[in-house]
Amino acid sequence: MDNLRGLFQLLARNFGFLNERCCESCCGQELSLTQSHILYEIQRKHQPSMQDVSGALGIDVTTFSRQIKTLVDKGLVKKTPHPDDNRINILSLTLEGQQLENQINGQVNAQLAGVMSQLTAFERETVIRSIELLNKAMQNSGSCCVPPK
Amino acid sequence: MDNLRGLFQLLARNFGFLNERCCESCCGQELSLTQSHILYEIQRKHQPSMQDVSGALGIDVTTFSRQIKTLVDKGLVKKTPHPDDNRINILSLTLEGQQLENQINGQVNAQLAGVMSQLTAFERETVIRSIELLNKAMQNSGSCCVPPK
DNA sequence: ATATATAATTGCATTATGCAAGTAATTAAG
DNA sequence: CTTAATTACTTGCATAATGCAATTATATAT
Repeated sequence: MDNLRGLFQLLARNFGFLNERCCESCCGQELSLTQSHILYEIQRKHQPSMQDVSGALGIDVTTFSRQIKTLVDKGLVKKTPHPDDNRINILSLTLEGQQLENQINGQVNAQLAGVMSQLTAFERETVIRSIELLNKAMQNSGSCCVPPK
Repeated sequence: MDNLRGLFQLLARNFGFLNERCCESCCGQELSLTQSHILYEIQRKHQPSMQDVSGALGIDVTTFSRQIKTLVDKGLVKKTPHPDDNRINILSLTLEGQQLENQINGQVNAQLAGVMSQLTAFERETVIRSIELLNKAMQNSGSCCVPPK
């Protein structure tokens, strides 16, 4: 296939819209798309530092620092100084943050399940395995697919 | 699979990074990621109007209008009034715009080909078919996967 | 003609972005 | 032990992006 870009672009865009839509319907004014990604990433990482999360998302640390400040102000995220190194802040979700994140997560998964329900069971299996393969291959490609800088 | 979101998120993020990286190495200061998507979309559509492109990308028309202005100033895009309706502006790429777009397109496709080269021929086939299936299913899901508003 | 609708642009206020410089804490060197 | 070098994070500042409301210009309907 010589139009790989088109395929991926369309997929990424459609998923982006799904994502925005879910975030909108869940959180409305409460949360931006980027912020929902931050919650997601804090949730799934083990006691991450600022750099851990900003790095994973490819967001500049300075922008990230400000985003975290607003999330803390909203009462969704907590910063705890690392016991062995006071420079480091461990990020975690507050109870409210977890609830919101679960809600978004549920919505996104439900929408995706809806999309997948159009496929046969066999196709679903294949599609999922394919994405897993792709993800592995991308993680393996040192040069590309990696956060900037 | 109950973690569809995780799979898609990772894929979209990795492709996003690949995309940024390519745009950076091709155009450097010259072009933002959004702008590269605008070029792409103008290229592949047939004589699109402003709304056609901004709608496809899910960008607010007013923001889009300003982006187009800067692209016109850079000499990459041309606006032509529609012969039958002077309210409409047809967008097209200048020669320079086409060259730049081709360059980006080449890079992205090359990087993706690199990723795919890690898979067996059979896996590649399967992966491509899977994405096509997904894209179709997403386009079909009226509610989600659609630009906001 | 006058009213309505549509395509696009501009005003304006808000938010996001990222570099450079700053603060604070930790580690390394002399 | 004290000074220098590193590391984690935060702020200043200037620029770019965003989106709603209002405006302009053209086209369609009554």
